[in-house]
This record gives sequence, structure tokens and C-alpha cells, in this order.
Amino acid sequence: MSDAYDVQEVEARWQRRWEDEGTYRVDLDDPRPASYVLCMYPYPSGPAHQGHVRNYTFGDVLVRYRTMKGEAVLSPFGFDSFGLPAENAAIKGGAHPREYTEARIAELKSSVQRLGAVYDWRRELRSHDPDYIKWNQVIFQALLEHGLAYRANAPVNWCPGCQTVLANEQVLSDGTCERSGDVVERRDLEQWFFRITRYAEELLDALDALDWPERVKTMQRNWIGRSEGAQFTMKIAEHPEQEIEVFTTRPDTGFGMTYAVLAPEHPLIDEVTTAGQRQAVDEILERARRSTDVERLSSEGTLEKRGAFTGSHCINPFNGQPVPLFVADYVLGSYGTGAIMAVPAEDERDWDFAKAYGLPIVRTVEPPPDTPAAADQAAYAGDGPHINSDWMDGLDTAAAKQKAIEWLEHGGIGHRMVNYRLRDWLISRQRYWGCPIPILYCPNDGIVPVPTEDLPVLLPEDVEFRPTGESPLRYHEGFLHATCPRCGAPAVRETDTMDTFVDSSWYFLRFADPHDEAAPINIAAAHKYLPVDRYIGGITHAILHLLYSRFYTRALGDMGLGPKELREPFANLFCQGMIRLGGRAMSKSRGNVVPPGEYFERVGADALRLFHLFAGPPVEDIDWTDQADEIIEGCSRYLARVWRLATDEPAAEPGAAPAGTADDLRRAVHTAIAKVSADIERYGFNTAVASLMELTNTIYRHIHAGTRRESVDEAIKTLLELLAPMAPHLAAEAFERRYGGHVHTQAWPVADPAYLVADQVTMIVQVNGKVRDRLEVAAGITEEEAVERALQSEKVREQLKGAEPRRVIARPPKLVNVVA
RNA sequence: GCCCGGAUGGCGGAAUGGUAGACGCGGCGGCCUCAAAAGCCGCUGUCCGAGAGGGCGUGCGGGUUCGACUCCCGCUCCGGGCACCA
Repeated sequence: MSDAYDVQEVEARWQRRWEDEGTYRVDLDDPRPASYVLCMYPYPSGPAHQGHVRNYTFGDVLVRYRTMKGEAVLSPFGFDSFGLPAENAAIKGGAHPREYTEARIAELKSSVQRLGAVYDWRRELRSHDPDYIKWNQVIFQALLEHGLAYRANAPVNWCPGCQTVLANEQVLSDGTCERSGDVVERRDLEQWFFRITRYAEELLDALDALDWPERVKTMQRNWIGRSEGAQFTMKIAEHPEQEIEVFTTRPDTGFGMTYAVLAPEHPLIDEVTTAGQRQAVDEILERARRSTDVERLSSEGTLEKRGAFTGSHCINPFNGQPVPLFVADYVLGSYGTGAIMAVPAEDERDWDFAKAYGLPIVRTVEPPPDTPAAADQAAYAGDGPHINSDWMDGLDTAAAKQKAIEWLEHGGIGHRMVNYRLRDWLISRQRYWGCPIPILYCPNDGIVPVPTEDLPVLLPEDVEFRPTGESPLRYHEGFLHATCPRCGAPAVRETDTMDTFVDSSWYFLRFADPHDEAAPINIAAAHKYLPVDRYIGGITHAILHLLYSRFYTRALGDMGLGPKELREPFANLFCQGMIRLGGRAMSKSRGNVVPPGEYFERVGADALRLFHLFAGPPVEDIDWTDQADEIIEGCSRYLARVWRLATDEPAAEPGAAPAGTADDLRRAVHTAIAKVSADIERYGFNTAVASLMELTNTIYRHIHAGTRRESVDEAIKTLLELLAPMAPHLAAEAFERRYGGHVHTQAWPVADPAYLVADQVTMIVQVNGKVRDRLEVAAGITEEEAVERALQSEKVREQLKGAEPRRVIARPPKLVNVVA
């Protein structure tokens, strides 16, 4: 009888041992090849839920696997500890955000450790720590110095629920806040921005080479939204001294411009509006101001109310004709030049608008016959021969574009232009629980950065949270008042804090040397570990965090604060599927979490880990159904089966002859090594676990069949090694008891190709593509032999009924197909 | 509307164009036991058949191929992303 496996005792003991022995600590002078496996650092919302468990299990498998492969794996952990929930708790009368957050961190850290996931805890990092705040602020000032941070007045997204402005990336396409779900309002405010647009082109171009999920790359491409075209100026007929600038992707359709449109935010509106049109224009401006983005972007509603003639005209440079100048809210002030040439024949929106206002439509591209466009029922935006276009007539779209741009350039009217949808990153937040923006406002000197030696600017502790939701910093006299470091005058401190995505945009660089006192990033250390080799997290961060981090990595490198040649922070990205319960993503805010605690107690961390690895392909979402508990039981049963195998089976006789080289068991072992290794590399954890189960079944079958003890012993040893990354505690305990030594410091087994091929194989014999017989043949069977054996088969002869086969396809030794 | 994913037993899911359903869950049967639990062994897509065996079968309709879950064309449904960005 095997000793009972005391899950609680064994798991706690090994966890302590890995920590005490520093098994997973790495240092700069480590001679092993360095690598970096990282799970996205979490917002500490309390004890782990199954989503965390799944994420950290995947990461831990890779850390342990790569360690056994002989790498020095950097595996750090930290907490994205600033953020709104802590402040909301305080507003509701709870504890101070710091106490609240630190209590949640303790809970999460404890459940992560209980899972048996291994980290170099010396490197633990929390974004609300004074040290991290300081370096966050140092970076902010470097960005300011390099013109990458600036303050500007802009129409911004204001979330009434969160009582703060949001970045564009935090507003969903239906115009609601991604966090609170409230409808976002537009406000004109002075805010801090990071100039991410300076990197738009590079951020887009570099995507191609990244080993990331294609859909994440596509989402980023869409978000950056590059479009190529031309920008040119048009004279205003009634105001010859003024001109407007427009951007178009279709300069080839210039002869079809029958009107032009200014965005309601355009600075020239006042000047070009005639007295007679003043009222109509003002109504549009008023409407646009009042509108939320949702309404403004909605394609619903009558177009008649969405635009107005300004009374002025501009001159179409292509044909010299005056065309009416409108103002309409379908043109955005924040994209391109805030003004467009309108070509209704080749643009759907312009078509609708022209129809609504009775404006002329001139085709410049011949629509294909038998289309709504050919019947003058719709715009045609496709390719085709140009018409009504003088010197572009007959050209296709690409050639016409090229010629039009050259024409604009020669005439000094305009030039080639690339525009991006991406806007600068608005980082100000009117909240308390975030990193203070280290800026003073001086009546004499204006915007003055807090001197580096005065950093960090920390949050005052003695604050009062108002039920109005306003930031308490605005009312904290001690925080608010300061002295201008330049002129000594009384100055006022910036009370906005930074978006928490600023914190998460560089933490992975800080992890390389999180206690460096000289700089935010230790460049030598960062150079050694980065880019991250395996970055694992949810798809929810496809745009926000991952785009900002790519920007920050570049900006830091260019400013000399990070490795200059490091452009991409995450060489490989893996987005695990989420866990759903009741049809919705499992999350604390939805209140449908299944805490892992009871599983730790009942079956242990290993069984829960195995469940997450086995339940389905890691990229896919999984439903936490009633079956989950049964499968977890099954995983627990499987581990018990391995335990009995390791503790009941007699070990090999000392000095006995090595296991036979030709036996099936050894072949099964090496097949499993190859399969499990390849599966771990490609995140195929579910099939890796299946192969381990298969190997276990095979070992039992061999024991019952009386296979030599030495072969069985060898197989069990390899099984435990392969299992070690997935069920680290049981594998370690069983291995130590049976073989002595620490399984996690063993070398990862290597498959010997000699054992991957059997000498006898089952050959499939088909007649007309249907399996009719299976024959045992030598692996090296020749084509002629294979065909002969197949034709001799009783089953085949029955099927053929004496007829001669018309054709025989042989793929020895796997298959022969007889075509009758 | 546009762009991606996906659809396989009762369930989760496996399958470089070559035995569909690995592995597991659930179910059924057997062994062990006084009995149960645990464990071990076997069966488990579906229909016909006592059996041997055979028919059908990877969302639907076509096609390519000796051979298609896999490739191509056209749909249906589900999930996700984008959607006045000129």
C-alpha cells in the first residue's frame, strides 16, 4: 500500500522549500541563458478567481518547463495597485484606498502562492509604492522635456460615473465608459496628453513582425488606422485672403467635388458664415456641442438637421468652379484637417448628404454595369475608369490618384499626406488614487515641473472622500499649495493624477532590476531580459495596455531611459480565453466568481491546475459548468493514480541491466516526451496533459502485462519529469521519494528519434476510400509488398468480387487504397 | 454593412489531405468486498443485425481528390472586432 498523499502538507512544504531555497530566483550574473516569462500584472481586487488561476497556471508551466530546459527564467510578480475601485470603496465609507488596496494585495498574493506558482518575490512591485511613483514621475518629466507630454485644451471624454475624463481607448464604440458603462459626455478641458501619435507609423509597421495573435494585431492596426491620400488648400470665394485645408484619400475624384464641409469645431466657421445663414449654422454648432459622441456618431436621424450652408463658397482647384461650403457634424474636428471636399458620386456619406440637400452629383468613376450605382441609385467607391475628369479620364483609380497628387504638388496646391486615426493619449484623471502628475502652476512661470530632487510627489494621507465623487486633492490645502522652484512665488499643484495605464506601460522593464536607485530602468538588466519571451494575459488588453506599452518602450529607449535598440517589449504574446459563468465573463465586478480556496483545500492546487490545463484549448473561452467539479475530481483521481504508480511500484534492482531498447514502453515514453515538449511550446496544454494520461495508462498496461521492472522504472521517472511543470507539488514529492533529488532541477527529458518509429505498424487497407482491413506490417515495407499484401486480403477480395482493381494508391507503411 | 474566429458523440474536447471521436467527464457491465467507498478491468457516435458484419455520420448545399473534419465556392447559425476617420 502506498502512503497516503497528504495534499495540504505536501503542497505547503514544497512551496516553502522553493521559496526558501530560491529555486526560481535569477540574478544578473546567472550563467544560464536568460529568458523572461510574464503574466500581466493584476489589479488587486481580492482573492484570486478562476481567471487568475488559469493565467498564472499557464505562466507557471512555462517558467518551470524552461527552468528544466536550463534557462534562467525571470519570473516576477507585481500589482497594478492604483485605480478606481479602491477610491470608490473609500467614497462609500470604507477604508482609505491604501489600506483597502494593501489588504486586497495580501489576499491575492496569498492565493497566488497557494497555487504553487513560483516567482522571484524579491522583485515584487506595486505601482502605488513611493519608489514606483517617483520613477513614474521622473519618466513623465522626461516625456515633457522631449515634447512627448503636453498640456492642451481639447474636447474630451468625460465619464459622469467615474467623475473623470477618459482616454479614447477607454470609450467603447457605443459611446459608453468601458469601466462604468455610463454614457460618456464631451467636455472642453485642459488636460495632459502623451504624444503617442509621433510613433503611429512605427507602431503600425512593426506589428507585422510580431509573434502575436493575428486578431490582436488586426485590432491595433484598425485602432491606429492609417490612411494615405493628399492634403490641399482651397480658396474661399467670398474671402480671398482665407483658405481651407482638406484631407482626402481620393484626390483622383477631385473633379467630382460638388461641395465642401467644415467640422463644427473648425476655426473658420465664424468668419465664413454669412448673416443670412448665421442662425442655421448656429443651430448645428449648438446641436454638435450638446450631442454626446453616441448621438454624433449615430447614423440614425435625419441628415437635414445635421448640416447647414455657411453662405460661402470655396473654389474647387481641379476645375476652378465655386462649390458651396457647408458645416456638418459628420465631419470630425479631430481628424485630418477638420474639413473635407465632398464627392457624393464616390462617397456614401457625401451621397446621402447631397441627396438630402439637393446638391449636384458628378460621376468621376464609371460604375460597373448592373449595379445600383450604375442606375444612379448609390455612390460608387470602387475602382474603374475615370470620366468627367479632364486629364485623368480613362485612368484607373490607382493611376489617377498618383497623377492627381503630382498635379497638386506641381501646382503648389497640396501634397501627399498620410493620416492616422490614432489620437494622442489623454492621461489626466480627476481622481485621488493614482500617481500624481508632478507639475506646479506658477503665476509667473506658468507650467513648472517639480524638480527631480523633490520627487516623488506623494498623495496626502489625511484626505476626505466626498460623496460628490470629487478628487479630495482639490481640497487638500497642504497638497495644493507649493512654492515655485524658479521664482519663489506661491504656486498651485496639479491635482490630476495619471491614468493607471501609465503605470502598466513600463513595469515589465522595471522588473529587470526593480530596486535600482539610480534610474527607473536598469538598462543593462533590461537588455539582458527583454523583450519578454512569453507574455500571457487576457484579450481585453489588446489595444489599451499593449499599445501604450509599445509606445512607452520606444519613447523610453529614445529618451535614453531604456535600452535604445529595444523597440518591442513583448516578443511573443498569448491571450488566454476567459472563464465564463452563466454566459458572462467571470469577474468580481459581475459578482460571479468561483474562488479557488475550497479547491485548494479539497483536492489541492495541483488538481486545480491540471483542470485549467486540461479543460480545453488555452486560447478558447471555457464555461464553468456543473461538469467543472467532476472534471476537477477526475484530475485529482489521475494524480492519485500517478502517486500510486510512483510509490507502489518497486524501483529497479540496483545494478540491474538497463531497460531493453526495443520495447514498446520505451517507445511510448519517447513519444510522450516529444508530444509534451512540442505542446508546451505551442500552448497546447490540454493535449500535453492528455499525452501524460495516455502514458500513464500505457505504463499500467505494461505492469499488468509483466514488462521488466527496469523499463517501468525508467518510464515512471520520465512521467514525473514531464508532469513536473503541470502538477509541481505531487511530481516533486513522488520524485524525491522514489529517486531522491529535486525533480524541478532535473534536465527536461529529450526524445530520442530512434524510439519515435515503431518497427511494426498497422497498415490501413481501403477499397474506394473506405477502410476494409488493417494489416500488421514492417515499418520499412516497400510499395510493391504493401500492394501485394493489400490485394491478398480476404476483405479486399470480397469487396472486389474478382474484378481487377482499376488503380491502387500506396502510401507505405500507413495505407493502401484500392480503387475498384 | 465590413473584417476575423468558430460549429465534431450525452458533455469538455482530439485528429501534418490518409483508421473520425485521442484524453477526460458522464453512463453501463464485471472483479475485489459481508457490504459500501476507493481501486482495477472492459464497453460506450448512430442505425440495422443474435452474431459475423454492414449502412450512415464532423452545421447546410456544391466542388477538387484515389481519399476531405481538414482544401475551394456558396449559405445558415454562434462569438468577437471595426463601423460616419474623408
